[in-house]
Formats: sequence, structure tokens, C-alpha cells
Amino acid sequence: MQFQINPAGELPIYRQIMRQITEAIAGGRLKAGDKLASHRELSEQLVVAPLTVKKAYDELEALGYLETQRGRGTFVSERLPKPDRARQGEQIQEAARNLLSQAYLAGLEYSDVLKVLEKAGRDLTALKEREA
Amino acid sequence: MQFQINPAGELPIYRQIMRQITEAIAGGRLKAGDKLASHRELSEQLVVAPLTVKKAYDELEALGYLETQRGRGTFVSERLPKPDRARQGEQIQEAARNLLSQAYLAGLEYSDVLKVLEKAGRDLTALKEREA
Amino acid sequence: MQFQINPAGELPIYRQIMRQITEAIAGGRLKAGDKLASHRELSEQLVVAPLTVKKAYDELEALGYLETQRGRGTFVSERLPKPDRARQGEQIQEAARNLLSQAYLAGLEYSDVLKVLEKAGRDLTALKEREA
Amino acid sequence: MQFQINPAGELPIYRQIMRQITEAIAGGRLKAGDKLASHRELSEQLVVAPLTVKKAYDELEALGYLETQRGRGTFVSERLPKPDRARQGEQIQEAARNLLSQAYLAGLEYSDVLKVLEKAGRDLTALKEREA
DNA sequence: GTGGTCTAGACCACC
DNA sequence: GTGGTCTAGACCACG
Repeated sequence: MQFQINPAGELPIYRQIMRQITEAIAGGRLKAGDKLASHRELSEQLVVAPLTVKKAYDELEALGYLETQRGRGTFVSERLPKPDRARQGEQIQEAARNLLSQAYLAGLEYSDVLKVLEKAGRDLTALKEREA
Repeated sequence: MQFQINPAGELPIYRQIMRQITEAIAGGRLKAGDKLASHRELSEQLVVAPLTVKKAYDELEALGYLETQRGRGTFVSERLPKPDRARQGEQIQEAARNLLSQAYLAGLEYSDVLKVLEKAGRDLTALKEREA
Repeated sequence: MQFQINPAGELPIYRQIMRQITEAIAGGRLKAGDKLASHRELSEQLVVAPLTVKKAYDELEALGYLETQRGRGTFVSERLPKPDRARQGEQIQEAARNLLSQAYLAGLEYSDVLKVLEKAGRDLTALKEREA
Repeated sequence: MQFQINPAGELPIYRQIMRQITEAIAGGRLKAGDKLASHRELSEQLVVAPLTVKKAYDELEALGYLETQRGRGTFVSERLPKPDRARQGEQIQEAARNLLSQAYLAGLEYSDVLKVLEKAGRDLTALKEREA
């Protein structure tokens, strides 16, 4: 697993890490039961403080995506949450509105948005094959 | 124009205001030349500090979405920016990836995502007719 | 609100803080919407690092007991969670088993356990009147 | 004797083992003089490191619940401790407060708590008959 | 002044 | 080695 963070980005570092992990799960590059790099190891890769990575792991654990076992490591949860249809639905709606309004402001048509979406779908799963 | 803000949300209040204004422009509820409520007026509506609204207006002005005319008020810019294709493109890609991974994690199919997107498109423009 | 922590206790400090807050809510000494001391303030009272208090607040927020508003403070959640009957039920069962086995090992009868429980009930709500 | 451990639980594994043994003693499933499985045997059953089981046995021995006889094995102590009334009393009080506040937060009435407590009492002794 | 984030470093508990 | 906790101090974003 390879991650990229941008320390100057608009998202806090720990949220960038969270997002990349959830995207890796969504894209199939991380599967239930897989072991993640220790937060110390990953912190070296990313050149950030260990606590910063740990915070990302902790939040994802609270959300049900990860599980940790003392002394053994951190793993992708075996039973990924299908949480709170209502709340989840809201977030997805918001993500969709966000995508559309940005696209329209940039002058894109609906058909362009669909193209962007398809490209994103390919990106999400691309590394899977490449790494296999 | 009616706005909704959530003081406990993860986004800063001034960013929630910015987003709603840009979405209103994207959805056609605000058009080039339209006059916005003064930041004092809007701050009363939303029950937030006037400085918070002012900051949202200032940032949108810096981005080219709004124009202020001393003593007359704040208006939607006549020449909306088509800024920085590269940067814009990246943001849209990211928004698309974000939408897709959230949807996949919630167990939705690609066809579901399309439905969500269509609904979001209708939402974005719905108030236009209702308010007209 | 007055808290007591024991830095040498078997529970981590942040968990002692969490427990005292949830007990205060259960006992009615903290009500929905009440403002808590800022994490900095409380950290001075308890003579612990601010981050330690913040961690307690963060976890309670993730659990739905607290809500924070940037720049304004941290509040008892208006809609306290009635979460996950199953999981909650398990925890309560475990707390009950724990109480009983400790009591039996100490040689108490069932009737003694009931007395202890009644006393605990009075303790939980006692400060409410005293502080009022 | 059958034990259940949860490697992802919030309690360390050795404490989960300790608790289950003391609960078995409290519930009468283990009596003074009974022989326990060797720590190697038990470690295989539970799929944990032998050192982890040994630590649980050692701690219970230090507390006076178990006795080891070189070359013969580990046994439930003939004279179970009635230790430190004061400290024990405190712990029981705390367990009671913990039970009550969790129950109240889940919306249970006092009468519900009593039902839970009775059920826990039955659970604690149930396996006794089944295994006999 | 409030919360939000990050760092560097420490010590412990566990496996 | 792993995660778990804590500290002291820093800077920023927000209201």
C-alpha cells in the first residue's frame, strides 16, 4: 500500500490518510482482515508524526472500518459497517451536490460529469491490478 | 434566498455559507448581477456573527464570484470566473472519487450512483421554480 | 461541575473523565444543551495535559454524548443516543455479571447486592441537589 | 471449562482470562481444589500465546485465587481470599455505579436493572448444571 | 478565548 | 515489535 499526502492541502493530514484508506477499501486494494502498516511505520513513510497516523486509525476504528489488536497490529474490519442508512444517504447526497455544482461552475455539461465519474471509477480500482 | 447552516457541522460556518452561495449560482437561483443580502442582514437570518458572513463574502470576492460596490452592496459577479482549468479539473476529479468511494462503501451500485446524481441535479435547481 | 481523577488508577485518565461525564449525564447533573468547561479549563482543574481532556471529549463526541462548536465550546448533545440496543445490552449484561461476581467473591448475598445498588443510585443523583 | 476471549476487546487478553476464571469461581463452576488446565493447554484452546495465559495465572496466584504446585499443576486455592474489605467495597460500589449509569443512559428503569441482574445471576451459575 | 491540528519525545502494557 | 497513554508546547482557524 502506497499513500500520498499533501501537507499543505486543505484537508488535515489525518483526514487525508483516512480518506485514502477508505478509498483503498472501496477500490478493493484493502480487504477485510488485511493488516495495515503499523502507525509508526506509516508515519515514517509519510514523514509525519506517529500520533497523526494513529489519530487517523483511531477515527476509522470508531467508524467501524478498522480493528486493532494490542501488540499485533491494526486490521481492516471483518464486518464493515453498513451504518445508518439515513446519515450515510445524506453524506452521499452532499457529495453528489458538491460534484455537480463544481462541475456546472466550471462549465461542464451533465454528459461531461458522467465521463469524469467513469474515469474516477477506473482510477479507484486501477492500482488493484497494477499491484497484483 | 434561504440558507441553512449547521453550527455543529464539520465544515466551518463561513465555508458552509460559501458553498451554499456557489451552489445557488450553479443551480441558477442566483444570476450574474443579482444583489445579495448585506452581511449584517444575512448574519441575523442565520444567527451567526456578522464577521463570519463577511469572511464568506470576502473569500468569494477574492475567487471572483462576487463583487462589492461601496455603499451599494454585494452582487453576483457579471463575469463569473472560469478559473484555472487544471486546478479545477483536479478538484472535480477528487469530488468524483469521493462520491464513488462513499457510495461503494455504502453498498450502492453504479446505477444507484447515477440515480443519486440525478436527484442532486433536480435538488440543485428545484428552488429556482419554487421561488420564481 | 466538579471532577476527581486518580492518576494512579487502573483506568486511563481520559477514560476516568469520560466515565464521570456520562455518570453526570445519567445522574441529571448535566442536561442536554449544557455547556462543558473548555478542555483547557478542565485540564487546569484536573492538572492534566489539555490534550488528555480533549481526547475524552472527542471520544464522547464520537459516541454521540457531546457536540462541539468551533470557537464556542463543547455541549451535551441535544439528542442523546439510544444506540444499538444489541451492543448496549451486551455491555450492560457484562456490567451486571461483573458486579455480581465481585460481590459473590466478597461473600455478599443477593440482598446485599441490592443494598449496594440502591446506595449507588442515591450517590448518582446526590450532587444534583447539593449543587442546586 | 470453556472460555471465550475476544482479541479485539478493550480489555487485555490476560485480564479477560482472569475475569472468566474469577467469574467461574463466583458461579460455582470452579471450586476450591479444582485443577485448571495447564497454561499450555489453555493457550492452545484459546489460540493465544502461552505467556499470556501464564500471566493471567500468575496474577491470580498473587491475588490468592490460585495455587501452583510444582510439577502437579495449578489449582483453585483452598482458602479463597476475603481481601481488604475497604478496597473490595470500593470496587463493588464502582461496579454498581457503572451498571446503573449505563442502564439509565440506555433508558432502562430501576425495575429493568433488577431483571438484568437476575438474568446475570442465572447466567453465572447456568453452566454449572449443564456441565455437571 | 475556543476548538483543531501537529510535533517530538517519553514510558508503559502487551504479545 | 505492537498499540496505549501522556506530556509540553506550538501554530492556526474560528467566532
